Amino acid sequence: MGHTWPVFFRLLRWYAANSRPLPWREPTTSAWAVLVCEVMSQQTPVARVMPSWHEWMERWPEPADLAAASPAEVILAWGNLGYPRRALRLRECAAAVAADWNGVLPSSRDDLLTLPGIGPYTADAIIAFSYHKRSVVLDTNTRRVLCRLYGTAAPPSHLRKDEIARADAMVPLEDDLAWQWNAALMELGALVCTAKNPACQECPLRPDCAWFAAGKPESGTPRRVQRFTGTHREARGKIMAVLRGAKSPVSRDELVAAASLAPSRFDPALDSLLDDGLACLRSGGYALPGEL
DNA sequence: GTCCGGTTGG
DNA sequence: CCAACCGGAC
Ligand code: SF4
Repeated sequence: MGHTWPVFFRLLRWYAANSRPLPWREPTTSAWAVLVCEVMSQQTPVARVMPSWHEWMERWPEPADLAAASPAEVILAWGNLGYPRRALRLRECAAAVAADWNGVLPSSRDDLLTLPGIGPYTADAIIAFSYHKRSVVLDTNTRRVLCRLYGTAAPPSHLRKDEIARADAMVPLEDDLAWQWNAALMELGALVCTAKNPACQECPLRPDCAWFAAGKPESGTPRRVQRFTGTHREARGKIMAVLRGAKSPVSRDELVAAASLAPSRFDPALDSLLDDGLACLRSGGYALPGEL
């Protein structure tokens, strides 16, 4: 297909009329605030991110503010967003931006990719939504919509070069149109072209959609699902939940009991948390690293 | 119990 | 390349 004006205008007209007022898409929101929101949203639904994001930006508005915070403060403020290593990476990212970029988030893709916690999606999202430059934003929503336009129900688990090239060809060349295309595609995936029960009757791209035209055939390969119960990951999460709730260091015995884990699961989980810098041993027991 | 996701490190 | 990383909604 590639970029065509009819498709572009159908999508952008829909976006103008139907997009939600999203604070992290407002031009007045700082580039750093957009990054914090994108990182928090990487594996956590935005509805659950919003309260933490507002609190976080009020407390640490600039990269230097976050860089000066202790790991313990950052882990606590991250709360139950999940994957707490992301919180430490965001702090490392803030330190790098403060030290190497004069506190200003860089705007080139290669520079963004050098920062901890920023991968292809986040770099392209920053370019589009913080700097309003052309990029190819590929996340679960845009990938799903584009795959359907090209005739398949769901994207493959791993991004390939041909999928990137196909997505790139759809993005207008002009910066100001490109970022809006990306924003609109994401919003369409979130509101209309959803994973389950897409609302094709309301979709502005229905005339352009090969999957719809083919009668919406099911995809052949079901998504692989990541098990959680009984895993190392679950054990880490339980220990971190106890440490987040503790007012003072927790002895090993208390920690085992409070996390309700068998020693065979507790020991490796605690070791990995110590390795990751998410917990530390001090006099009196285990705690989050750093002062509050 | 099932489902969801971007980055990293092995 | 691919498994590991978390928590809550359902
Ligand atoms: S017609 Fe349906 S499947 Fe195709 S893009 Fe629109 S919502 Fe998605």
